[in-house]
Amino acid sequence: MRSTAPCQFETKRGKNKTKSCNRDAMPQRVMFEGAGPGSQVPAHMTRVPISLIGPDADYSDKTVKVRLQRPAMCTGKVVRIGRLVSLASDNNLLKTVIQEEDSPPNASAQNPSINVVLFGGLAKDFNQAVNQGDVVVASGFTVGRSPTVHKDKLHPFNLLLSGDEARVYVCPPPPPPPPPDPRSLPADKRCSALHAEVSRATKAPKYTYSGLDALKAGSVVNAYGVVVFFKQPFKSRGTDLCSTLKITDQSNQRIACSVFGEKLENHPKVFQVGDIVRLHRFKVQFFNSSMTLVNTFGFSVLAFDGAEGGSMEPRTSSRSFHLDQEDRRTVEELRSWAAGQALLPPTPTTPLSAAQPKAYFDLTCQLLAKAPIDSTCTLLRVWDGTRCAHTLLKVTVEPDATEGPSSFSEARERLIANILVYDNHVELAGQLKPGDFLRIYNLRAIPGSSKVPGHASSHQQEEEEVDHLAFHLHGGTAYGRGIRVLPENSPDVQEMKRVMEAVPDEDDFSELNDSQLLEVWSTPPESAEAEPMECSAERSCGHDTRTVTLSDLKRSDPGLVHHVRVQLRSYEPHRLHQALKLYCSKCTSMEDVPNDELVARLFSEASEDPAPCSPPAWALSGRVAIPGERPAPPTRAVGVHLSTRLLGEDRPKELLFLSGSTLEETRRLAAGYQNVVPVRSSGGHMALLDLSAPFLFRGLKRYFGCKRCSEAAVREPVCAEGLEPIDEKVLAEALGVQLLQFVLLMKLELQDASDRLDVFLWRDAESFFGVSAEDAAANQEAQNSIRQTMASLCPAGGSTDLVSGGRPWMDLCLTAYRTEDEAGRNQTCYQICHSIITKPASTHSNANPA
DNA sequence: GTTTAGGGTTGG
Repeated sequence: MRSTAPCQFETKRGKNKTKSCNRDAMPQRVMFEGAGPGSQVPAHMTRVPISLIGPDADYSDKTVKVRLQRPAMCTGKVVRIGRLVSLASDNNLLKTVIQEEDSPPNASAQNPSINVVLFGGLAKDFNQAVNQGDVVVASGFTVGRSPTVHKDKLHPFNLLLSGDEARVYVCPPPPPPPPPDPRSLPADKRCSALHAEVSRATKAPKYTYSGLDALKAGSVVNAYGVVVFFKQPFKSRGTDLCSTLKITDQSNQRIACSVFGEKLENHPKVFQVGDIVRLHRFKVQFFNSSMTLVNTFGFSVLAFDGAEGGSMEPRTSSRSFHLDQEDRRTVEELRSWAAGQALLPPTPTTPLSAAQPKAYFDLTCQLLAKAPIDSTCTLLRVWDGTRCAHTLLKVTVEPDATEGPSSFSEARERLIANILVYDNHVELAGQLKPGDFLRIYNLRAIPGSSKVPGHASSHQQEEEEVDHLAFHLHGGTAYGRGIRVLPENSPDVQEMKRVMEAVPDEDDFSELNDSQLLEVWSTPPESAEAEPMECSAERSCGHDTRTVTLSDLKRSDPGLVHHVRVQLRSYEPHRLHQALKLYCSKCTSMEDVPNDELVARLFSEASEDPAPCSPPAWALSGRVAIPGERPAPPTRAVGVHLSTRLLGEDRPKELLFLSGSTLEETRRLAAGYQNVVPVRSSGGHMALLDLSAPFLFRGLKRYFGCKRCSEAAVREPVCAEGLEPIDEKVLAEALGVQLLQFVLLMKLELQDASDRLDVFLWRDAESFFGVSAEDAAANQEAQNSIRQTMASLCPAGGSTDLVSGGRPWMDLCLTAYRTEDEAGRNQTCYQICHSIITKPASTHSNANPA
């Protein structure tokens, strides 16, 4: 392993007063090493080359994911640092890419790179400690499949750093080039190894930078500044494009700055207020009682992310620029100064979900399609992965005129905003390509019906589009109005893509919009619309028993099976949802399914608990926006807790613990995830809700636990090798919940010519109806099937007369058994078993066999 | 080694 130069780290960061990487105060997880990893990393560790990370490596026989068997570490140079993603007040995630520094001799041309994902405090500490180019050593990591391997073409596995064992050692970068003046080097020190660096240094002039309070009219200067206002390049009245900026620095002067240039790529790549620019060769002019800066021949502009801990990669199209340690330090100083000045907007852009009528805002989005409307207006169809709380304006254009798809699925359409860009922006819009990531500045959300040029709406359409939100990018450049293509690697685009990836699949969305499904059981009137269907019942048993009358049967000894031919006289309960019960196979208790009112109350009580909840160590906590419904209330965010293990296995949608959500929100979110477990805070810990509430939502299905037999606690489920799907059984087991089974229980009053008899339909109810109770609890089709069957066997309001009532005759098998009633008296009960409903296509006989 | 712009919203 390489050893990097000592002490650089100290000079670079140790003395930086604003950086909060005080060694004494820092947690021990990120270690700052003055010397290289070779001398600091514990000697007992085995270094695993990046190329050998994965399931086939010989250091483990486990597959998919492995906690390394013996102390192992992995080292590489930091080539990319993602943005610190805050998931909750005390939880974070940061992704970085490290590259092997010294490949084995027989390795392929390019050094392998791997994604490293850090969680929690480690991510935060690392974010403050690391700079691009640093060498890091990671240990105590787990390895998970990389969900982004197809996109980033990096290593098929990720290093995952979370928990107490995870460590990252941050080491300084290789020594910087020698001083820029080669004359200061003795001739005999200009050895060949340094030659390239030296020759580059001779070309790079030593720049001095003017403070913004020390500008003298007529001079040409270099300067740094934090952007406080900017306009994207726009066409000037002359020959060039013009960018205007206003910048500031520690002097608090605000200096206007103009950049002229024919080519877009030579303009500063400023994307948001707070960005930092470095200007070379700008002329100072006096205008309107203050100094301004204008580019001169041979100028250059670099732009940097203004966020503390942000990337040091300068944004420029220039292939030759000089950037040294001093520049990096200046940027860092401006960043920390600006952070204290609150110059950066708290929310640089507004997602569609937060767009408010009449408001101006900046939008980061992806272009899906565009179409010219007329010479002064172009339609841009964009999305950002969030759903606007307001109904969006629909704009119809000819499919032929559209670049990109001319239509999308209904689900996707609900996420697409139509933006009308006008006048001077039309030309730039013409250069945009579907797929581009955009930032649109000073976009306006306009409520109410909106007329689109050339698409005069009829009166009726106008009525329909009241309250719809339209987005306009008005003409002009006031307030920085404009459009900029963002590079895909920009942190904001990366963040947006994460949101987009979390959007449920389109199938899930179609379920989402059928949220009425669950209300069916409690929605009267029943069977009014159910078309009576001719059906009957027949036995599926193999008993060789002759058919008896009900009066014969009543005189028989219990404990036998009987065959009868009967009609259904009446049944209970008439409200089908009351027939659905929860049965515990352990304590054999049966209870009603809690109604939504009760369950909703439990959810709201659980989310009212103000006690802070510390999620378990294995959980990654954050917040998620609830998809809105029409008419949508403002979108709300609720707490989510994910299993880091599942995340590492690229199974993020398989299990979600949800806190603080209402029943309705839980139901809505459940449509997009395989398993949603509602949780609450209890004594500072994460706990399940009262077991009267479902402990699990799977799509439209809900699962309950037995209060008597469960010892519930929130635990991470264990799945063998990541192959076993997570279902209600796996989760019940993991959570200590005794799973209750949905059953159907009905009491039927049977009749024949001889007598009447009350019988239960329970154990064989599912096969009788050909419908599972679990489906019946969640699925309208299943419910309809049962309702139709009952309506057919026992028409509502129909006569019970054996002949004129017209009720179908059923051949049933009954078992008789003895039980005790509540008073302890013996009684005989009957149950329908081994009998199934038959639904003949057309022929049906009413013939009375008696 | 010229000019442009030099912030602050009409709205379709």
